[in-house]
Amino acid sequence: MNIKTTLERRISDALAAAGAAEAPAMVKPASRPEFGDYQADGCLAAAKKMKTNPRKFAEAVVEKLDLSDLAEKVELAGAGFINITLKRDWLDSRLAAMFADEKHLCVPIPKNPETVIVDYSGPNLAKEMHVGHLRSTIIGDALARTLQFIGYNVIPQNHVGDWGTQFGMLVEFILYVRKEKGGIVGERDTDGVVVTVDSDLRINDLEFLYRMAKRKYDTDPEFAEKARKRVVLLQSGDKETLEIWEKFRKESLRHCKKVYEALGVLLSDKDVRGESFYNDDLPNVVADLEKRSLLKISDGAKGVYLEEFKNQDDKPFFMIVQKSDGGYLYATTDLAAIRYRVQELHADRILYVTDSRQAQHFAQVFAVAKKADFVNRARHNQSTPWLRLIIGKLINILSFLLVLFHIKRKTNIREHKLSTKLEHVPFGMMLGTDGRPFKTREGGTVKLMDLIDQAEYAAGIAMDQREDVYPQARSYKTYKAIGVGALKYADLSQNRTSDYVFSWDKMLSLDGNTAPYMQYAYARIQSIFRKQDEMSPACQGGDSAMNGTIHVVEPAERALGVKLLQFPETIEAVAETCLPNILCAYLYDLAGAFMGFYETCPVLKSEGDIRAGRVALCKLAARVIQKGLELLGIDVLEQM
RNA sequence: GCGCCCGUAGCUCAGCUGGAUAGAGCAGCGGUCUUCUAAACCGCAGGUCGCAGGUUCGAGUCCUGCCGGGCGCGCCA
Repeated sequence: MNIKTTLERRISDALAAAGAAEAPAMVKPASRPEFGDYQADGCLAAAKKMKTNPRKFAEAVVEKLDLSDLAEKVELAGAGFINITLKRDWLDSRLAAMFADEKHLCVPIPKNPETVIVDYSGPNLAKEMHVGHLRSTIIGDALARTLQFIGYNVIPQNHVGDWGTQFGMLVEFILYVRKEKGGIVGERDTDGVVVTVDSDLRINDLEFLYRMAKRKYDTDPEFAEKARKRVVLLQSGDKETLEIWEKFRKESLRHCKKVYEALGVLLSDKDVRGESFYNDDLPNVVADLEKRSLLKISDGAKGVYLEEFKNQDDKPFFMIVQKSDGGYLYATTDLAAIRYRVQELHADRILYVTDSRQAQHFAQVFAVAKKADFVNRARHNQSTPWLRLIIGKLINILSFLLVLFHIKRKTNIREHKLSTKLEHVPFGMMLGTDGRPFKTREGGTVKLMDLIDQAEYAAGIAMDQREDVYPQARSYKTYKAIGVGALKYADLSQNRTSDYVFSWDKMLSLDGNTAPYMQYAYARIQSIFRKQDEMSPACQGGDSAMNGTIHVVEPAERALGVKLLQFPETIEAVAETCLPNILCAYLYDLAGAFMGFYETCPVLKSEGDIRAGRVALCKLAARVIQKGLELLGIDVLEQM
């Protein structure tokens, strides 16, 4: 149980009792300290709806509201705000409960844990992973971790690009390099390293291989022709072609795995379900669309008309699922993936963590999936097919009406309750400090591996500049935790929907609202425990320091306590909105509250119950910081 | 042409279904280490929330128009 929902429930009841049923309580942390701990703004909106005097109405609500068990003060203020100051003993008891729940920290487990697919990372296996994959990979990972922690059944899906024309070209190029160049791709200009493809198809520079293949494709018409034929061979299942393709795919995945390990991302081989996985099902997708009379033909291409989207000529948009030459497109693969996730993985909710440029594409794919009934799983034994058909038609009509009435944004993308929810989780581009897409100084693509290396290197320099650093803290593990943590946090702490300006300086400074700041706060707390261990057992206060009896007396203690209790509602907000920056903002606030406490409330120098309570408060703060960072995919450090 | 997103302090950004005096961090200035890690803490300064209307008790937030920027729009992904 968290503070917010507890108050919401009580106040909603009071609102209903005062005559405003279904009115949201609008509970949030108080905007200013003099307003107490929490405020409820719901009376104002409810009174407006009822066309009554807000102040008078709020009075009636307060009349019906009994918070005596948990609030010390319930005040009516301003135009009709309800300000709530929580009772000290109640805070103490909630903190004790949180202390006792070491694993889950009082974050409520959902009653009906949904199965949530998180589709993220999805690199193109033809090339090496670059900065373009960073945001999807770390935002998706943070969301997967958070949802899993809450108790949802999370199934990550790495929808890698492992099929298509590029692979025909690469196979052809690999054959050429092996047969005519003795396995040597060429020599890199930058450092003179010779890039090779050995007999096991090990490649020491995927990106370089791709570039060379592309160059040959663009400049050698004979090769280009062979490459195109190779695509046909690949698609028709030619043995030699498939063998090389498979080996190359494996080699590329090996590279991805290295990046994921360096980044500390959960994705593994079992989560990989690339485009090729859906190959055999693509004709079925088209056949199914035809069966449902959705499939139309235009200029030889097969597709679905969408009334709710217009093309340049103001005609209904035509989403092609099969080209005039018989080939399939990524929209087809996406539809096949939806079917697989709904039918085989039993998804209740599917999150697509991709950049915002694909928003329209997903809106269209989702629209077709809905029309084709791909999002409805046959799980309701009692509902007969004709009933489902009627419901499906109703949904179609409803969503069409919604669009007609210009109810935009989420409403027309969100699905009917009975079906799998499809959500695009978009994020902005990664820009350089010049405001243009982030590139190397030479204007090339920044490889993800290089970026990670540089982050670790920068962390090492920052550490080595400090004189008061603990000797044990100087290690590669520390540099990695700080560097990678800083890299991830810098991204995650920003609202994902906006473009993200990446700056080396910002990273190098490792200052302000950053991962190192959080890691430092954690390390300082650990230091208290180490000091405590060095004290004689008598001085340590025995078991009483360990039982979680906390008394928030001082203002700084109280502020820290309230902040700690807000962890569950923060986690729930992240899960609901898919915005990890909410968690970052919370952690930064929490660290601020802890620093205030740390400055004004001596822990080890106090005595008896006071010390015991403060030690417990420190323990709890450390656990919340550790857990919060863990959910973001960031490691903590015992010393810095 | 149509559609989506964005415009908040010098810079990078928060701002939760409309709520009380718009918040941080950098950078700048000034203070704190004989006391649990100074990668810290405290203070100061910094704003016509792109512009103009509208909706109402109340708008950074909702609506309309304009200006400026980004992205997308049937056989690439």
